[in-house]
Amino acid sequence: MDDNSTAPPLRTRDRIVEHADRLFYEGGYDHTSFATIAAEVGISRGNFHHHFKAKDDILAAVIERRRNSTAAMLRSWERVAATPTDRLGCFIDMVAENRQDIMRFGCPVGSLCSELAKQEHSLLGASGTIFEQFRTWLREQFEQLDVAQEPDDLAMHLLAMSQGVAVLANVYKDPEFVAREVARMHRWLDDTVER
Amino acid sequence: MDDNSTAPPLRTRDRIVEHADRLFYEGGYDHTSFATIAAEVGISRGNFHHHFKAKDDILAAVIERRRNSTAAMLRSWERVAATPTDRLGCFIDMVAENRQDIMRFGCPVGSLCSELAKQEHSLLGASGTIFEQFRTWLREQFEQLDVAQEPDDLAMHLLAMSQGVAVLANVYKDPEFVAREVARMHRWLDDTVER
DNA sequence: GTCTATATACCGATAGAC
DNA sequence: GTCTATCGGTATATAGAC
Repeated sequence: MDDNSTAPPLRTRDRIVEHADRLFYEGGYDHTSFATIAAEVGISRGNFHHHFKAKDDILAAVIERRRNSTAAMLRSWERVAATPTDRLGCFIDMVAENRQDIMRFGCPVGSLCSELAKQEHSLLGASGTIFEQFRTWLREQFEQLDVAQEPDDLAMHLLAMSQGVAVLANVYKDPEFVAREVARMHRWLDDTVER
Repeated sequence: MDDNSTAPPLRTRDRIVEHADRLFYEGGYDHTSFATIAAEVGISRGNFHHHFKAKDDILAAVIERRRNSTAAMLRSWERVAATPTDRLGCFIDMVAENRQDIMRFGCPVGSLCSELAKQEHSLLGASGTIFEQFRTWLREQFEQLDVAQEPDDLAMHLLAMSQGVAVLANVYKDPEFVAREVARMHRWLDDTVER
């Protein structure tokens, strides 16, 4: 199954989504035009509408792609980290590992949701499900730790801290600030799970 | 001084800035057009360029206006709160008081900076000075408290927490989440300043 | 200072040849 | 599936009458 390595060049539709994902992150959804995406992919603007009827359809595909990559990342953390505490640490370390992109473009999830919220975009709810993936996964880790506070509150708080760091990192572009806040989140986690 | 109450109708330029301030907050800078602002103010698009040469000039004026209102707010906190701890509490309470707007449009400062950062806008630095106003003021309060940690780190952390709450409040639109995080920030402040 | 009219450019989206 | 050509709409910005 799926062993036909003769499907190599990656279908045009997938290449569009791949490039749109990056361009939406780097420049924002509204600010990224068909012309920009088409130029990056190397196709004409006209060919575009053969794969996607409207721009919103591309955004929906990008969100779906990000949901898949998020799910894969969460699964990888479950593989490399044995305990729930270590898995929560993986989430915190993600901020440190992606600090270069975060300082340049912010958080991919948070910045997209913020833009869609301002424009009252119909896909705000869909983009919010990516936050929901993290929230649910974080809550599950806290639930396994039998902590004193509500697991969902702790999940939301950890999510909020990561978003706050992302916004200020994007503004100040200070890697030392990110390092300090990441260390602070690790200390918070230790204080929260120890009992 | 300044007793000439004969300058009542507020000059057109000021009315433009006033409406642009609100519209940029509610809908974002790039997404807000001249036509929208002109309609709100009640003038024609043509009249617009008599007061502002380019759109960036309006943004610069809006940022200046927000800097003034921020400075006024910080001064008011210094009046109503006697101790540095109470003043820091005023900052935290601001999140609770503005929760309705925050849930609808996010943080005025954070959301503007995030948008400008994505577009590599030349006025990102100018908008960042509003964050700097809060940062400096918060740091000064912590300095007066002789806390164990670096006052600037504490200022940035408090700023980051408020931004994180704003982003998630904007996505989930959950007033109870805001209330919980505000209470959590107050507890954090108490734990940080007590010694 | 305010208006109408318009220039110029880009946007998303469509039509149709190949 | 990919292309060229183009439509209709809107954006910022300008010119000039009043």
